Amino acid sequence: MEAERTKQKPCPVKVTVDLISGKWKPNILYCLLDRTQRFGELQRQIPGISRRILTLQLRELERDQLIIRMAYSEPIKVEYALTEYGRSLVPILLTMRDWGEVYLARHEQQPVFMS
Amino acid sequence: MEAERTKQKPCPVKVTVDLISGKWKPNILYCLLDRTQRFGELQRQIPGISRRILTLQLRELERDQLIIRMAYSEPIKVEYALTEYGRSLVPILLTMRDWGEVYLARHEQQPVFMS
DNA sequence: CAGGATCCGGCGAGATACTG
DNA sequence: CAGTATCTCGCCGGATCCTG
Repeated sequence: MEAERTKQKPCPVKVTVDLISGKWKPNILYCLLDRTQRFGELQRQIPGISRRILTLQLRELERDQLIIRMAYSEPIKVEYALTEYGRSLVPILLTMRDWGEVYLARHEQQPVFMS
Repeated sequence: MEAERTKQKPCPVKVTVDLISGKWKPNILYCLLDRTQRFGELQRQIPGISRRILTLQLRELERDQLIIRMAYSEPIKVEYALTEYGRSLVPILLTMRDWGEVYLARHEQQPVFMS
């Protein structure tokens, strides 16, 4: 271990992108932007995702400290929310959301190219 | 075609993330943030990437209109730069770069968890 | 110098079935 | 309700060699 003294530091943009990429992570983070959500709610709001994959993606986000899992026994349920650390990504997520909406508006009428 | 009237609109965050994710796209965009770069320069600045993969990633970014390819014959060379459209992503990229640098500073000393 | 052509392997994601 | 256990597959990315 500790080899490669010439180890050059990773690209900071890549570091950030890697944490939020993954097939369904953007959707999950988008859903958690404004409120805490239950497992089932997330699954319903993300059409096409299976419980298994949703679980895996949530586990990774949790491992990276971006979200937190809260299990309750009273009414049996599990809730997910952004952590304080995850909240530091909110500005980025909001900007990406806005950018993406412009992108979608631009592409929904024009099938391929823009005017 | 034109099926599914109940087609619900894609997650705008995912749309944006998808355009800039891909194994090496964050690195490429990071390199093109402040200046135009030649193919060889990009390859040298992104250790570990092969010419083939670099080409493929560049082609995708070009197809998505985020970068432009400029080939010259005089001194034979090819330059890549962000398009005007790609420049609209700069604020996001800069914020991600800053966030990533904080992340790296936080993780370089502490192998696993923070204090 | 900046690619294209081929071949190949791994890993993330999906389908399905079972459970505390 | 919110998972876990298997099995499977496609495709993205990598290695290597060739070229205008």
